[in-house]
Amino acid sequence: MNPDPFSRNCGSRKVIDRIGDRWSVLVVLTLADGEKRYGELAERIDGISQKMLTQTLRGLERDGIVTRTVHASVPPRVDYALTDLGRSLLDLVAGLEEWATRHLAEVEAAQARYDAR
Amino acid sequence: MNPDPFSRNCGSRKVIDRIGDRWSVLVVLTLADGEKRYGELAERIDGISQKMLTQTLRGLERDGIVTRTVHASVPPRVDYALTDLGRSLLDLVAGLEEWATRHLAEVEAAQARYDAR
DNA sequence: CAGCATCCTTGGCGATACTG
DNA sequence: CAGTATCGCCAAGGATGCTG
Repeated sequence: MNPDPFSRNCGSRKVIDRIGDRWSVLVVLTLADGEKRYGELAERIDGISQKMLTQTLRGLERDGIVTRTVHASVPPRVDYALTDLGRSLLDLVAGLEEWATRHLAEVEAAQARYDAR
Repeated sequence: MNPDPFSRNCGSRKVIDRIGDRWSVLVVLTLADGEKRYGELAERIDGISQKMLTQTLRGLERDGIVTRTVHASVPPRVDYALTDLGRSLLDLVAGLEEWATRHLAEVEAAQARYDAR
């Protein structure tokens, strides 16, 4: 059990932090069906600010999860896509999404029960 | 419309937010091998503050992911354990942990490459 | 032991304006 | 179009002290 996410300064906790980032999860999910332009991502991910989208994409790129491809055209065009590593992560993240939708009603029922007392 | 995490006010995004919470993930992982006392959780999860531990546990309890059992003893004893719902979530979260440890080196290599540019 | 209440800081994030 | 740069807020979260 060497890389231990329970240890404060372990790298694997940083990885978990990135996985756990709400915007990262949504970006990876959005890239599930192939590469997307910056604007497409901004459009599909409701409520994300320009700043957070850029910041999230930079982080994912840095971690080797997405690629950033700049096309030298006018107007400029930048495509983002999942790497192999990113696709391996997508499997898990898609599982989270499925869990969330599948158990949404159950969670909301539990919340109602909790709030009622 | 189907539960769509990309929509700003969809409940499933709230579920994803909870899943994505770093402390929630670590608490669920810590409860993987059976119930734990409050103090045990505080001890095993390095760096968590009392406030955040309590807050996280309340959230997870409210969502029906953990149970909270108060034993009427002196000194008081409170046990936390995963519900069935929590265990179904554990499967996914454990997958995240495994992914994180398995690909940690790869991620760090990507970061080094990125930073060296 | 297992918490709740308070204060206080910091940095995350949105909003806005500007550029190649 | 796809960003960078800057400002400002406020709420997340740490530290501390108190209680059943």
